[in-house]
Amino acid sequence: MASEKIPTPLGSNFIRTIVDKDLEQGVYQSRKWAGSPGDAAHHATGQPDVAKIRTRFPPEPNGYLHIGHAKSIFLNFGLARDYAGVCHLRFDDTNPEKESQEYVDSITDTVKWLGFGWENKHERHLYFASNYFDFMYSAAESLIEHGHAYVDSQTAEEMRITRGTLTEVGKNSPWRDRTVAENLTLFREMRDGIHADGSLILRAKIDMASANINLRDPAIYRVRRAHHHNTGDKWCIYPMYTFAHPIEDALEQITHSICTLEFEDQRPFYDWLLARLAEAGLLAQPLPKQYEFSRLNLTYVVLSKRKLIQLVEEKQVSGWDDPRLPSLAGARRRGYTAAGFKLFTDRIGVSKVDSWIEYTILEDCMREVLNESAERRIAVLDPVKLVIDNYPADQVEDCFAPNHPLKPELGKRVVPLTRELWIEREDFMEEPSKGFFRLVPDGLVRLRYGYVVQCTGCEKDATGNVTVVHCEYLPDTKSGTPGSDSVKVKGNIHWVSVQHAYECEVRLYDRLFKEAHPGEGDRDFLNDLNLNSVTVITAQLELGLRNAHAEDGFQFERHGYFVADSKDSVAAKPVFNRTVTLRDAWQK
RNA sequence: UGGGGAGUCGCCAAGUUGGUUAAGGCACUGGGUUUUGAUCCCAGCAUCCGAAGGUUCGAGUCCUUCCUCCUCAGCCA
Repeated sequence: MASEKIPTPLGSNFIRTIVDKDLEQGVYQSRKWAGSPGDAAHHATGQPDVAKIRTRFPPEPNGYLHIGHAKSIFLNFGLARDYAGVCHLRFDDTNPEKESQEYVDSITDTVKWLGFGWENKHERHLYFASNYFDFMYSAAESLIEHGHAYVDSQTAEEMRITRGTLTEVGKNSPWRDRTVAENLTLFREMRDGIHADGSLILRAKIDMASANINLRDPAIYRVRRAHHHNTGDKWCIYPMYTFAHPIEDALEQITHSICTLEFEDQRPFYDWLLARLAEAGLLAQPLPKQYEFSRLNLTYVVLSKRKLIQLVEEKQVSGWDDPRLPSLAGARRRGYTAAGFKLFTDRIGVSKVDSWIEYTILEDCMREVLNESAERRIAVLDPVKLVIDNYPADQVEDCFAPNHPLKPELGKRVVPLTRELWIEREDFMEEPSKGFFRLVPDGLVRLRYGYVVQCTGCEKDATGNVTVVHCEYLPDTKSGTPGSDSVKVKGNIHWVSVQHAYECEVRLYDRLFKEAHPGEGDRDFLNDLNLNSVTVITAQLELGLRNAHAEDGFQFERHGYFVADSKDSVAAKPVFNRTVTLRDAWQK
């Protein structure tokens, strides 16, 4: 009997495969959880962990979250959700000079917006690395006591030189063999503020000849007099990421510590450190394991924190929430949705391959989600007047437009038809190009939800610009009335009554960079900025749009998706941002 | 030139211990529906898995050699 191949579950990736195997083998069955993070003794008092796995999303609060973080958030929180686990939101705040409360707030806000939480009625899994400073300090002393760390008096420059290179081994520091007692005294003096910033440093004692540079006695604790957003002035020494991160994971009983590829060669130190601390009895077993996946690269976008900070600080954009920025705050203001990001992260998958995702994939995801959710409205973005010459000047007639063609239950709304209308300038061509089937002299076209009209001509100004288009309507062709289909037309254009229009500011956004790979080679990425990434226009919208609230999203028919801006809208006078255009086979 | 990774259709990406026709999505190309040139529907789309050898009845999956790309020398994370 041939064994049948089991189809791969959707969303399968190498991390899920690892989790599946770990769960199957009961690797984490013996884990205990004492209700809060802590050392071995603390968790020994706890119960078997009800969370099957624990993951964490560990941002440093030194900037706003961007689209790349969304991938990590959906991965970590998604894994926890799918495997009956828990995901901790943990701020990795070990460098006081770059971190601040503003960033903490924006990050929690964004994670919530994406649909994730970290608390239930019993526990709140919101943590700060800085709350573990006491433990980290004692872990460092433990390392010293066991001969696994020493205080170095070399300068940063000397350390750089003695570290060796990629192909040459390093040299031992002359201070490498200080006694335990001396190291302990010095380290305590570092803590007590006896020594100047940068004068002494605590290093792990591993192997200066290691082929892995990260194992050549890495720095783990530095002296730095800086005010910390959480611990204030309590400390003048701060742990390095390399030292702090594994400990944070272990204290929180993280099972799968997922990070990006550039931390791959840090893993041996991660394992080394935790093993030393566990053998000293400080950390509970089993220890967390680190896994790496490839970070997101998106074409036409920069996703490095450094570059994003630069764009904001140099005022190339209006702020962290500029709708053109790939920050999640900016994307949100642009009208991108959490559901769209979910679709996107599902679609791109998780692997270890260095890849560049085409930006259009993200846009398509937003279109797909918005097509389903957004109500339809009418907007004339580049207005030109259309006069129906055989229509009474004082007449106002109700036309009915469905709010959502896929959801009749959402009903219809009234749009008033009058003699003078605004139509899209590009919907009329005096001399049509091949394949154009909208308004042309003598041609027939349907006014969407209204009548079929026949174009009778146009007026132009001295420079040849069309100022008014004229037409006559065919009385028996009104949409929704019997026999309205008797006249078949291919073209179908939208319109807004001049008397009933809401004149409104609309921002049309385009990509921020004109190159697929900004800053590729030795180009400065700023040279690749698209100088026309935003166009502000005055549009004529259907009147009801005046009542839109901040963050309300709509499809402006035949144009795209738009959202009422959350910052610049005022009551009864919203302004709109274009989220993304509709696909347009004609333009191609 | 040292260490650590990665190479499956234009872009992503499945492919558990080798098993017989290489998932799926996006894009693309045809065709259909449509009062959004949108949506939707249907069909097509890798004799081939970076390259070359080898083992085997059988290889994307094992072995050998080679090639390309990413990454590491902060008291950043």
